[in-house]
Amino acid sequence: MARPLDEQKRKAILTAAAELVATLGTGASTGKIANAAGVAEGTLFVYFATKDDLLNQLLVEIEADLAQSLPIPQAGGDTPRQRVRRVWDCLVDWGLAHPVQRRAMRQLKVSDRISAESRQQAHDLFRETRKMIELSLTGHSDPNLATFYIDTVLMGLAEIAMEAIAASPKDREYFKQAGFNLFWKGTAA
Amino acid sequence: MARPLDEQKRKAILTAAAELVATLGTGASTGKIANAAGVAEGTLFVYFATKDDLLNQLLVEIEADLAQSLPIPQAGGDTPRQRVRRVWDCLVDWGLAHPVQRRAMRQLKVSDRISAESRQQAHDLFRETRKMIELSLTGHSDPNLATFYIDTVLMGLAEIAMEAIAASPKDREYFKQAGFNLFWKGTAA
Amino acid sequence: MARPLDEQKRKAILTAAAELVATLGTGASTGKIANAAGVAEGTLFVYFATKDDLLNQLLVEIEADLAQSLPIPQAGGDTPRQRVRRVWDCLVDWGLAHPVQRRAMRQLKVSDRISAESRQQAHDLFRETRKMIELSLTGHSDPNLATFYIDTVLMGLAEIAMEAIAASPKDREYFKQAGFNLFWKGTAA
Amino acid sequence: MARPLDEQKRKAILTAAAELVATLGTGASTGKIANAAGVAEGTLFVYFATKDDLLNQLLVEIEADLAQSLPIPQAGGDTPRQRVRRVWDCLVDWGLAHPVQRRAMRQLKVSDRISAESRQQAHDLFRETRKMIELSLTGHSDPNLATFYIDTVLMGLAEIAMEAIAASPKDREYFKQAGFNLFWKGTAA
DNA sequence: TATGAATGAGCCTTCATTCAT
DNA sequence: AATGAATGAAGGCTCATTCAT
Repeated sequence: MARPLDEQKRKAILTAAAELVATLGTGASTGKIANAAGVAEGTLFVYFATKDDLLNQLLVEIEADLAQSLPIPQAGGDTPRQRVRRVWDCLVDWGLAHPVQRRAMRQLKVSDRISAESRQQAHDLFRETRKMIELSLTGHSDPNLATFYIDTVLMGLAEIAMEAIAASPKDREYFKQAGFNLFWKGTAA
Repeated sequence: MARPLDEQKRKAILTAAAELVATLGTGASTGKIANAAGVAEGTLFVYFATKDDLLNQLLVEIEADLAQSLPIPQAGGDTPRQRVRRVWDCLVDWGLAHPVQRRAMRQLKVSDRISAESRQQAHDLFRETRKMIELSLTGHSDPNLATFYIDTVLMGLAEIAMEAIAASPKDREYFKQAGFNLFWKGTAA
Repeated sequence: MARPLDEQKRKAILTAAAELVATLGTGASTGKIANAAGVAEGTLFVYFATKDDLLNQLLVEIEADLAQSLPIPQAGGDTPRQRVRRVWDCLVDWGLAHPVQRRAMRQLKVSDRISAESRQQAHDLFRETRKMIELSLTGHSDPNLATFYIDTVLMGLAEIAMEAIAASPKDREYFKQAGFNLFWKGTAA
Repeated sequence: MARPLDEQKRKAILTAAAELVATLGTGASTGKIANAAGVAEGTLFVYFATKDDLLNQLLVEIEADLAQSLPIPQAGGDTPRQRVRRVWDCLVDWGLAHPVQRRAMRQLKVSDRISAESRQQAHDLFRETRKMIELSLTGHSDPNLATFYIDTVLMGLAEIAMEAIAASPKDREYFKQAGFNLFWKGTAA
């Protein structure tokens, strides 16, 4: 096999794409992305068949990174609240540590260039975490609303908290806690 | 220079823009927008100097429409909770009644083509409502978090609720109530 | 209506296209064609939605020009042979007078970018002439082969003659006559 | 530098090229050709320095195949007409048996990427056959037109016949004969 | 004012060819 | 010799904007 595909190059393209999508939206041009990644324009298409392909893989990659940063489900000695709190903290911390990826994600999620498959794929990455939270909410929340609380509210509130923190970084811990309290109290049965 | 004559035409362009931005994002072309509005391509630029101009005005227009649908602040006999609840209901109802505008708004809000001025302008449209809610939260929430709760959380949760309802319309009232409960309980001191 | 479409410009594009297709084949780039026509690249697409469109219209246009140069069917005092001979002469003369268009036609006819519709359209342009020749061949040729002789052989031989003449222009009249004789004798029952 | 080792691979590339040129014209990409041949993109350039090289060799190769299928000149007991008829039959039969190569040839012949040398080379392959036919036409045709009849008309009519047969295969023998009659009668002095 | 033809920069993608492996 | 990743120049087409009508 001639020269093998260079995983570093692939990552460089994805990183550059994240950066440009974060600021310019999905309208960021492949030319600029390739340029920012330090590869020729044609090279981008060696690694991604299509711009849409790149965008879709970018979303999945980012979400995978986020999913990976979340604590592994453990039935340890913590209270349910503490367990969910730990996830919440990771969520918010990841977002604050990866502002570019967070903004890119935001752009990608509202784009119709992201296929249902990619969305599903991204969704599936959080299966374990979701299960763990579901367990933790048992006895605390209305079971009928569990999915709503986990899939939609938790992530949504996390973004809200991040937005607030990004706007006023010194209040980081304050908002982080306020956000979680809001979630926990709000989801109480 | 005074406003161009035909306000109807201006509205037609904005309406068409909302539709196309909702589906295609801010990448929707001026040509298609003009076309959908039933005017010539050039005419669009008689009413809006620039595509960015159109996009900015579109956001403000949509937010104005939303703001206008919210109940006028009234120190009536309602309890604070009822007063906030009424706003919440209007918020959610408007979103469900105007799915196109809601999706357009979502796209516009993440776009860097929307200037800080426009964002400010949009923000200002809700001054009265915000004040009213602030008043209503007095005694219920931590005053330090009032701005956070109103500006960021309320709208954010409303969108979350709308998203959930849009995905499962039959549970409309259920989610509407669940969303509000979440807000109210969550923001309790 | 703003500026009307400029028929001259359209013709200029077609002429430039003929020239470039004649030499470079259907691979001739729209950029070069627009350039040769003295219009901006974008302008080409105002007049022709697609490169294929341009190519198809080019073929039809050329064939129309050729068809128009053929003698109008007339049941005059001529003998059938003379009548067909007159068409033959026009055919060959046109080809010699329009070498660019002839070569362009040759390229277009072997291209799979030309739709069946365009081919049909081109074919239909010669209906009158064809009818006239058919009549003239009555009594001279096997009626079962009339279509074959007219549609395929006549045009084919004309091209053959033109090719020969183009290669050796001084023998123009000689080849012209030889070609026709070949046709006439060859098609005798 | 000696020929590259694997003659099979070279043939595979030429065969794939014929196939793709037949359908896509000379615009068929080297990548697709290599792919269809079952070799790597780069390998194609081990066997052919240039795409033009490949195209030129392809034409010569095809013509050589055709030339080889024609009957060896023999002063046997046949009449001249029978001798020419035998060539004609082979010509048409080859074309019908090798539609891909025929179409590829047609594309190549109108391309300006084929050098004069290649054309000459291809032409030379038919020297023997041509001589034999020339001899056979002696006493039948005007000697001044022999070259015209052989080089241009015979091949041209053969293609015409093939086209007609390809369009209506059931009339194969009929058209084959009609075509030859046309040639023979038409070339009579 | 309204129109839509005109424009050229820019977009995504393909391609022939080179070269590291 | 064989491979296929790498490249950058085109290629076809779209677009926001201008301007003649």
